[in-house]
Amino acid sequence: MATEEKKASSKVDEILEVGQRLLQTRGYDGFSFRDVADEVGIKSASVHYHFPSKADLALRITNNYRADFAEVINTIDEQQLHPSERLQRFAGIFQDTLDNGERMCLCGMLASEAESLPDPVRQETQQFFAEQQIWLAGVIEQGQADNRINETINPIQFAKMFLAALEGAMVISWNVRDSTELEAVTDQLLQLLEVK
Amino acid sequence: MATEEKKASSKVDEILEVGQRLLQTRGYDGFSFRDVADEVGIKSASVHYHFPSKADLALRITNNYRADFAEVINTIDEQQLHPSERLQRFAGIFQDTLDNGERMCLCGMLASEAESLPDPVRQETQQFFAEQQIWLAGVIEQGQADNRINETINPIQFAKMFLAALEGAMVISWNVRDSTELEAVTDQLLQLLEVK
DNA sequence: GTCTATAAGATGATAGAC
DNA sequence: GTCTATCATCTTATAGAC
Repeated sequence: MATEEKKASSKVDEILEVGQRLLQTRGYDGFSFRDVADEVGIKSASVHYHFPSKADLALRITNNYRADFAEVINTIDEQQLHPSERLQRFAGIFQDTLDNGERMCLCGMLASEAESLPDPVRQETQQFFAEQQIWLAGVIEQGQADNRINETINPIQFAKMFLAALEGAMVISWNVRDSTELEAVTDQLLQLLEVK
Repeated sequence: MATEEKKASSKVDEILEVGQRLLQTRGYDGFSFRDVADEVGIKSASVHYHFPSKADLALRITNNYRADFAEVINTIDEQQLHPSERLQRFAGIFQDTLDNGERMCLCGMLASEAESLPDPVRQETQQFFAEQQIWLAGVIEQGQADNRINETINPIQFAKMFLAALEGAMVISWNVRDSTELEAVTDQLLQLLEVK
């Protein structure tokens, strides 16, 4: 009802959005405050007003990303799908990021730059991987209880491989700007979980 | 027998060695000619004498890397090991790169920076992944013929997942500077290939 | 081959006006 | 909040002396 409430995202939101896309496409070392400012239509000094340092901006974006991801995961959980369908949805997030977002997984991108990252950002990235592994292991475990997932599998070990394979396939796909590699790997992963 | 033949590597070799390490730890966007020059003990202008542009240096390094990797693969092939043992050796290269080299897989690192890479470098990276997938698929196929690898597996599909999982696990491990993640993923991968 | 010097531009960040 | 102006530094790269 207020006059400027609907579509008007604040400058901060615009900065976060552009910053996130640049982080996911060019990486931490690959973008500058000027790049962000140019796209938002302001000056780099104004970006510094909202985020004093590059580390501040990257930390906020990475923290948001982790929260957004957790929300998507929650939505998947609420739908009470078959475990394998849930895992497919999870892989679908990565697929969609490449196909429609034309970008990398933020944390997959940042992890490779670990040496250049401000420590708090590196820790957020670390936590992201840990969280996803825990969720994946839980889904696998539950699937085994329902006899819908191969019971010879070790949930935690497979979860680690599942996440690693998605991140790796994403990077390989990213390099050729073609997501078929990721698709093939996803298919393989899901197939291995089937009850024989 | 010559006076300065033994340990004396040429400046070019030193540049290539330092450049490679920097590429594998900081990435293409994360190092400069000055970084290389400082470590070699010369000036950046001298690096430009040997490699006119950054793209030239990166291309030479990436091409060498691909060749070196092919040589290691050849050595593995010549030893006539069990297929699963060969795959373990392959994974061991990645493990060793992290543990003893304290660096990422060069191509895993570069692939994430695809958007910033000179095109010839991006193509070398692409070819690296293609070559490894072909070799892995071949080993799996041969293992199936010998009845030493689970015959229900699709060699190419599993090879893609195998490589992706190693690259992804490496990046996740790299971010925490602890290779146990990569170890766990390697164990899982090899376990899945066992004849049941 | 290596150096000094330098260009021409980018970068992260700050001071101070509006 | 956003701007101009500016800083100190870094970056890729070249010209020309030694």
